[in-house]
Amino acid sequence: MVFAGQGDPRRSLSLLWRADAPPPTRGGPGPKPRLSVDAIVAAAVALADEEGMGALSMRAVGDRLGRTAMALYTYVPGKSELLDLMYDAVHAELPSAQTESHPAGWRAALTAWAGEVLEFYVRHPWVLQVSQARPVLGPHEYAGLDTLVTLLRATGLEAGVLRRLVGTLFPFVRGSAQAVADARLAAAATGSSDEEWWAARSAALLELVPDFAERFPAVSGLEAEGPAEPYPGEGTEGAEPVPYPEREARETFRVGLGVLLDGIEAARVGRT
Amino acid sequence: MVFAGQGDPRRSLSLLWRADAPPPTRGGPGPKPRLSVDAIVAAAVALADEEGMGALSMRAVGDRLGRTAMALYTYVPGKSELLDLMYDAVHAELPSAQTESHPAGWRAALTAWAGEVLEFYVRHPWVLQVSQARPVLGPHEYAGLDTLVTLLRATGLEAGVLRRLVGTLFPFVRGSAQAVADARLAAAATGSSDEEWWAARSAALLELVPDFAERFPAVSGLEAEGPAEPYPGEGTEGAEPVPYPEREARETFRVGLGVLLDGIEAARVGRT
DNA sequence: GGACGTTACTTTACGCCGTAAGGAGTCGCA
DNA sequence: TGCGACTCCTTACGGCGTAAAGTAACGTCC
Repeated sequence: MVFAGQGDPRRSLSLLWRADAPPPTRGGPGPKPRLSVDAIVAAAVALADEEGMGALSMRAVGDRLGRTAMALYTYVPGKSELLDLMYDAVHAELPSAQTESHPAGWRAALTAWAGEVLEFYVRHPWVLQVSQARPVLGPHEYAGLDTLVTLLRATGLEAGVLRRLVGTLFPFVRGSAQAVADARLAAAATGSSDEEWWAARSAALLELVPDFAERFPAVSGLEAEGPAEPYPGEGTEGAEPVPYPEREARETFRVGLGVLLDGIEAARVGRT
Repeated sequence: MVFAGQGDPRRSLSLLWRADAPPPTRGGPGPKPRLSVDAIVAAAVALADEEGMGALSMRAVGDRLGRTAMALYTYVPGKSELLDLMYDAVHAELPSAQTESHPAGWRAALTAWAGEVLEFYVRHPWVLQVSQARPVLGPHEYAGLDTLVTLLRATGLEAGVLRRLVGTLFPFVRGSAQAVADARLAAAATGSSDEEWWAARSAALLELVPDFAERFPAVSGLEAEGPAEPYPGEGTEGAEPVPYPEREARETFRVGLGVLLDGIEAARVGRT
């Protein structure tokens, strides 16, 4: 896991909120900057999107901009702060309260929100690897939070419960996205089919642990009861077929969200 | 975030399930091994517990055993596999189906389970930093899974839904534990009070972003409505006072779990 | 009992990483 | 014209994971 939010809080925050660069039109002394914080962040995000968090190094980001690693340090205090900036920058893609319309009540609105956030994480899986150890406190992260709170307001629940729900829903979507991203990673790992990956694993497991079924009766029983009913194929016509593990992860997300929303429903009728 | 599950699956699995070391009494040629896989894993876990994942290096683990980094490679193929072994080893602390008694029905049992798992993660916060990208498939992780499935069986729900619930409950507890661990980390960061950390942050924020309240009305409104009612202090008498952010995180866990269980309840009455 | 092959462990080294320090070149302004 | 500020580069240091090769302890067989 990669850390963020380590540097000097003042410096980090003023970078995040773009409170630097006092007059943008002032042509001070020295050569014109041929880079910018935004360009660096964009390059770093592109790199992480394409090659994963493991490939993110100051040298690699510098290369991508035709510059050395040390050139970045003119704009950014260090890798940790760069990570903060990347994290907040991509969060601009989160659904926003303005664009979001909630026609069919809070439940439909939350379902749509969760789906969009899931897709966001799947688009930028490296975000899931940024340690959540303390918040980054950037503008776009706050905007995303604001959207969720706005949607939750429509449930009519009191502020205390609302705060807890925020802390429940975000991690839930994160966890689901992690599962989907993992499924994709596994599919890409062997280069070929996703079943191959599992086949190699489970064959080895069965050979090494012949008494698996007796040692873990509950898990074995669950698996023996067969996979879920074949996907009804709602809305996925035409698109390329989604491989099985990812379909499973997405179904888990759907059901889990339903359970959560049922729970919110229960809290509503219970407390009003 | 740190990766695991990268190496050769065969080798990883046979290490995890201890299917190596054919005759333990055979005195082959060469000097006696003065180390063992278990000793290395124990040292590595102790190191991670005490100094965090960032301090975990092959050299550091070697030092702790009075040996060089390279000595470990006789027992373990690489750092990635060592991480797998550490991960599974600590999972032995998860509540087990045998020891677990569920006297008061599935709801109480699941509540107790979740609480124990939360404490487990808080005890070993580095586990939360081990990337979930594909499962480690170790015996203790499977045992923990088996326990949860056993408890869930008592709900009487069908296997399909059960599988989804497993995928919902574990990430939920993980996310909650992350929040608690973060709160502790923040408290330890400034060395002094946890309010200090927040004070420095929010003062800087307010100064840099004077129009915060207008830009994020929903979040501001939520915070303005004051913190949750003072903790009723149930069962915490005598113990040292839990700092505010951690109390918040634990309360979020409690409420979120309640919502989830309400949702399960709804599924039960809906489908039976 | 001495040579031999196996094994545990060490030393050295390579190519990565983040980044500190200092130098080179470019520009606005006095 | 020169000074000072500024961007960007080169070099270097100490860390990392681990490959390669060397050293020493041990069981076995002649």
